[in-house]
Amino acid sequence: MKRFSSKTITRALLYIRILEDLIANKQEFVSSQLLADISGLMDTQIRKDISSFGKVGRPRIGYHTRELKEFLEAVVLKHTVHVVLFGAGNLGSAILKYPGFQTEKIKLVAAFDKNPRIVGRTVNGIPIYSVAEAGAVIPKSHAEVGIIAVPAAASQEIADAIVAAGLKGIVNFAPASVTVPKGVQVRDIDLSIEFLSLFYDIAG
Amino acid sequence: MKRFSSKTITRALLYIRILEDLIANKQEFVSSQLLADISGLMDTQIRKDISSFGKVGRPRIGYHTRELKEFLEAVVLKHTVHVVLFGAGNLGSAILKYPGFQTEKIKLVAAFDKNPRIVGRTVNGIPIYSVAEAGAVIPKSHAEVGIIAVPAAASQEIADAIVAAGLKGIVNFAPASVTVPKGVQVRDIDLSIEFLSLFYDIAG
DNA sequence: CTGTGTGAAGGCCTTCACAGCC
DNA sequence: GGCTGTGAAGGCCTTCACACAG
Repeated sequence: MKRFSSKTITRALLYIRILEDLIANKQEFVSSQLLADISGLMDTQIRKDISSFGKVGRPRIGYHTRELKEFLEAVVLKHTVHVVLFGAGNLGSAILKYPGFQTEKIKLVAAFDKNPRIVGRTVNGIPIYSVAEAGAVIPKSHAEVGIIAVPAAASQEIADAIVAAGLKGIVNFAPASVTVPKGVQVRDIDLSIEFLSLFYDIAG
Repeated sequence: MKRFSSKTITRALLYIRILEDLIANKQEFVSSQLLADISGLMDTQIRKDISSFGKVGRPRIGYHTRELKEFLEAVVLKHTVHVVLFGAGNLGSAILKYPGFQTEKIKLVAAFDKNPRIVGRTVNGIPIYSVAEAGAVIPKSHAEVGIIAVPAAASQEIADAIVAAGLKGIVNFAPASVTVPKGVQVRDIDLSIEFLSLFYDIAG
């Protein structure tokens, strides 16, 4: 199975979202030009992306919205990604309630926190366990990726727990690097840096 | 004044954060090689970035941590970016409490929400006003950028309020595009897409 | 010998130009 | 004509190779 660059995948996901809107508005066909107008990308870029997955468009007509959406989804998401969250504080709560984490593509299946006041509750249908239960809960959950959304001071400890539970992927929001054994992939997201570079672009 | 690519700036911000750690650990000098090990980038990349700003390193010794940090900050941040937030719900609360929004570089100066139960309160020292007050508060705040962190249904209305208040930059977290007049820059952040592409890389 | 600064090379990704098809 | 699909060109960014400095 061919693999595509992260940039291409990100755009494909954007196309899917736009197609969902179009389908909701009963649009049956769409041209690369219209997708370009909506997304702000170039029409050639869009055609190139889509045709790199395989051809589904029809000259003179364009792309069938529903067909294209399903086609893109099939390419991008061979199976649902199951995710668990560590830390149900401010950032964690935002993640728990974010609708994008309960789709066919992503399922946030469990959260873990140390605060006994929230352990045992469910938020948005997602149970919050104590961190100590992670080792028992995660193997049953089919999770593949863990999100770290705890304070920096606790991040390494949580990373260790994630590794111990057998997960091979970590998305780390704590503003501190964590060290993990080989074979475990970490993606650090420093929101400060993400936002600063955003503001640099916009406020210049 | 020369302008640098967004990628370069993002890396510069990362260097600054690493340098802060090094300075806190009483490291006086650092080599591009060490920065490379910490950041996961290539040493040549780092030297190229730094020298593109102007040279400050010393052969055989490396870079003086404090000097380099101040140098990079001077390049990247000529003035503090003042930001206002619309929506103090889950995502908004996370933003309000995120320490990265109260630095010398970014100041989150005010928040706006419609919920009368939280209007009038302060979170993390930041006052929450009613959305109706935006037009009066923003001009006094020296804000340059507005963040939209409200539900999709309300996003356009808020975008209009931001534009009416005279801001020229918007960072939009709502999962819906907003339309604005020419001259106003919008950066859409669809967390679903950001996360999905993240998970694609990691769990792929 | 160690480490910076930089022109040149290489690679990836976007854009262009146009062939093919309805 | 209208729109997709794609080889070729172009541009940007990263990596290499090496000159230079202490």
